[in-house]
Amino acid sequence: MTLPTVTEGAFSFFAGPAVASKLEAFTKLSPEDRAALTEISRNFRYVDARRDVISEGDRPRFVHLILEGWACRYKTLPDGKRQIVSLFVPGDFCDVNVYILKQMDHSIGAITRLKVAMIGPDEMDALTEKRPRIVQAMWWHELVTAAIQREWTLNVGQRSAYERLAHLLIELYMRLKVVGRASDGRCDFPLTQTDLADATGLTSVHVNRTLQELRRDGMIELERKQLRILDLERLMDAAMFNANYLHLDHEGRHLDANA
Amino acid sequence: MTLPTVTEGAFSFFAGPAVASKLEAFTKLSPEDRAALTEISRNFRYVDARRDVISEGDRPRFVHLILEGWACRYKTLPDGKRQIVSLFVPGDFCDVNVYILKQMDHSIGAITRLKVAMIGPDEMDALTEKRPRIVQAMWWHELVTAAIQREWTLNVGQRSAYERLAHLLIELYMRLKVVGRASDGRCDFPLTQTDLADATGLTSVHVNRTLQELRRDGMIELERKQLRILDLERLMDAAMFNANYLHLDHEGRHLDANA
DNA sequence: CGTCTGGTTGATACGACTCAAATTTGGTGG
DNA sequence: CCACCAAATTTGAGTCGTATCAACCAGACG
Repeated sequence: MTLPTVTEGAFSFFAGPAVASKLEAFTKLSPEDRAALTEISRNFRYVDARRDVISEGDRPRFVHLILEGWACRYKTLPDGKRQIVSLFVPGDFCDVNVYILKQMDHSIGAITRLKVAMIGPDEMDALTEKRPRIVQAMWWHELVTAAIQREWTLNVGQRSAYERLAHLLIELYMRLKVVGRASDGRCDFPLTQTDLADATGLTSVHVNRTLQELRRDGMIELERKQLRILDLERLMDAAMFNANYLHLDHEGRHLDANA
Repeated sequence: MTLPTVTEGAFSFFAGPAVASKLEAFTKLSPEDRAALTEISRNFRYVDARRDVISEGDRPRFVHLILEGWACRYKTLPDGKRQIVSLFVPGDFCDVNVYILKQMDHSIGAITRLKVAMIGPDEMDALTEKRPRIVQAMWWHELVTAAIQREWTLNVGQRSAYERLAHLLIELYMRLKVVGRASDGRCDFPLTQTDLADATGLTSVHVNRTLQELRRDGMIELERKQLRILDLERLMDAAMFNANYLHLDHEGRHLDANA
């Protein structure tokens, strides 16, 4: 498995910016807030691609924060079927507050090699006390995460294969844009077709054929882990994409939504 | 549309118990905590069946708490397709913290006539200050809600029609059991087959045929808005149901999981 | 080189959808 | 209490989207 090309293009290649820009999509942060985020990112570890960050059944001890790379939440059925229920890109938190729970009901796996910060209960408490702005932004993040999860339920429940894939590509492109990892319709896209299949509830064979259709229609280019959206407008139409669930309409919003 | 028969069987018929028993699945509450819940339930309203509690695009002003009846979250696509992304039964909160967001990305609709408490920001702040137990229990509730949403994504993404319906029936039965609205395999079940279709991503025709299969296999009885699960063990097997995502394994847990 | 992972293609099967109509149920008003 | 109406359920016939199974190919890697 290759490393994700984190230094690709003009994208930032260290931790701070992604987190900060993600949270600043919600609200402006003070220099002290940023310092706190940097401080929090001090305690990190690397996880190899295709390894679990944490597995179903484990006791959760940390809030994880993705500093670099892509990860996914997934659940496995006794018959071997697997569903990726969500994806994480740099700047995403996994489960604020999880350590309230006794055990994980799903696993978090690394799509690429990962750099993840681990935030313990004590650090969270400290934040709560001293950096209410960050905490509020983290709640916003949680609400958006929940909204994304609902949109995914809608996606697999009601959209056709073509719409479903289109929708997923757009969502990821937009989320990457917020954290400065996408522009001009382009972004890194490390998912395999099998990953896409697991995320959309399709088979990899059908994903393959449907991607070909999207290419044939001049909607996208996708090769070597690089995605290019050729006509965002048209793709959004085809996917019935409504960005409202990403809740990017907040005070701190400093990036606009054009391609 | 008929009123849900809230006085059915030996079930409780006022607000307090459902909420309390839901939260007490997580942790024991003090008399003061319970008093606070009763207090909070003071400000309620009724919503007729098939009306929206709040609609997509609205600005959220309250956390809603279902005191009586069933509700659902749903999203609608431009082509008219509709997905019920979650269901609420008595004792459920809708979106702790929502008023952080500018507008709803989905609607909440009443399945039956509904009695809902409305909790404003001030009351939430007061709780945060004075009743940390409740607040923590509400976070637990939020985490469980998120877990349920993930399970639904898995459900529509990977399970067959038969498994999907079986899974949904079991989940609802178990959730009702926690709040004292189900026992001996029986519970109220006000969803129409069209509702079930929207919740599972199937058509109502296929739901109809699949329910017949479940009946033919001696798994369930379902008529006149009453569900009876005849063999929970076997049904759980068929649905590949793993209750871990409901996170009922906590200190306050005072009801056991047998049928 | 040989192996492995990821992508591609072809042929065939089936689960779920569509459309259309009939039937039952439950609520409403005379 | 019955007649009526709308909503919900049920049935049938035919179709289609996606799955399945089975190869094959290309590039990366050791």
